[in-house]
Amino acid sequence: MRNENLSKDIQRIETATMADKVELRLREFLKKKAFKPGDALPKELELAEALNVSRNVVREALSRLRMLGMIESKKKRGTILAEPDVMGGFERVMDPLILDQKTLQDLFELRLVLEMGLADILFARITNKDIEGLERIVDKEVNKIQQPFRVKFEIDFHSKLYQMTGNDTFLRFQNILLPVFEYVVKEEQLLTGKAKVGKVTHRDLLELIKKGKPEDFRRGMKEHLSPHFARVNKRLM
Amino acid sequence: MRNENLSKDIQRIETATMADKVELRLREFLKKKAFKPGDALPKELELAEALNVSRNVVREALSRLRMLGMIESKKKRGTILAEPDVMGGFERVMDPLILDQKTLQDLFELRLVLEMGLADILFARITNKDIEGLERIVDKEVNKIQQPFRVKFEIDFHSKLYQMTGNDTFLRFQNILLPVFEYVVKEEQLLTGKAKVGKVTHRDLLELIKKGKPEDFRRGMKEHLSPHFARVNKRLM
DNA sequence: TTTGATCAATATGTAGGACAAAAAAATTTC
DNA sequence: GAAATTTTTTTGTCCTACATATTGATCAAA
Repeated sequence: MRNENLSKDIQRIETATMADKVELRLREFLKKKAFKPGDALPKELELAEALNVSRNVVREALSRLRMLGMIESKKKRGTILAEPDVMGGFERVMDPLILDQKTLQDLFELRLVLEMGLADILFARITNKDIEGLERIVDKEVNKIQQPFRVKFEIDFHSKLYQMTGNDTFLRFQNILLPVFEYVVKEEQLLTGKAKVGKVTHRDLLELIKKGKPEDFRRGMKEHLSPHFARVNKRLM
Repeated sequence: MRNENLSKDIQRIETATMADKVELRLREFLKKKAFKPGDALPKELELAEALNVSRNVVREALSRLRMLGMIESKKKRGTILAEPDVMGGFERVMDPLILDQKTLQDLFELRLVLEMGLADILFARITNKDIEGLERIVDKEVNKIQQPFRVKFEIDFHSKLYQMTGNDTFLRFQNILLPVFEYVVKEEQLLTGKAKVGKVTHRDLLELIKKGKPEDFRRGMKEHLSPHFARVNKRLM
């Protein structure tokens, strides 16, 4: 593992294009100079001159940072450091990737871990308004149990849980993972013929939130997700 | 929130540069055509012609995808679709970002959630060899309790836990989060004068892994992390 | 003096041409 | 037939030119 990483690094340095190097330099530059959001970067031509590369190369590097939301450019004003937004970058990385089976599985598990781990923060932050919100979702759910709706309610309920942690990054992260979850579950359905659901329903979970402790909720969630956990254990073989 | 997003989107479409559009097109193209890793993309000039833009613009877009590790280019061979590697992309996004305080806090919490949630997968996959590995780490730890070593062992122990899940993506994800954790803990130390540690030690956790159940381990972990959870609750105010 | 319009300056965005460099493919040479 | 050489191809880099939007200044009018 270590060796593999090393060789990758060496290769990277060897084959690094000017744009790669400039990108690195710019990142260092931004860190070093302790730029604040809104601060203006040097102009492209200045950078090109200072780095001794063509403006073209500088633009490629800037284009990358711009895509990640690290900087913003305007016609005359120049280029400025943007508000940092990790998840914005992550969304862009994740979205269209044709993920391989292994990674899909890994991400699926990651989401299971999140669901199991969120209990403590959830209970620390929960408000009455949140509970009302959950009530509404669960109420709607009992009326429509047809397949196309089921998935929607599933998402609504669990998304609400993340939202209730009051942690935006967390919420956005789960939103990114959502497609993965949907895909794997859909695939699971195709394989086994039917959607598997644990014995503990969303309503049960809600009751646990209202009356129980984090540990109880977690136990419920584990049962709720048990079909998926079964899948996890299977992979052991 | 919704309105803010909307206005952001509208603005984005309006101000979208050619490179932005081409990037999008390429991503769609890669998805649509169901390219497999190793498949060759059209040449830059062909793309430029097909998209009716200059080669410059195409290169900016390709440069972005290349940075994320979605594609690889070689001198004569052309450009090929790379093995997808989400975390590789994420690392690049995350690494040098000057994160704001709020995001740091959010990510810190995300890691707490992971630690609390990993018990089930951990117990499902654990091997005797893993336990031996943990033993070694804990043994070394008891001898050297000086400050500079403490952090190292802290990292070693917890990293080992992630590694034991057998989920590479998970492990790499925690590695990315590591700097955040270190930073926040260090800051915490400066503030309170001394590193706070929960009553449950790494050795205790190891015993729980050997003899206990996931629930017990989780309870232990919560106690082990209790100083950090205290911080989480504080933020409620 | 204030307001509004016009114009010049400027930095990014886009286009297109040229050549270097590497690597594969084709050709020649022994 | 194998080795050495040349050709071809595609990305990487540089350069110049111009479009475009925006800022700031200048000027005109009320």
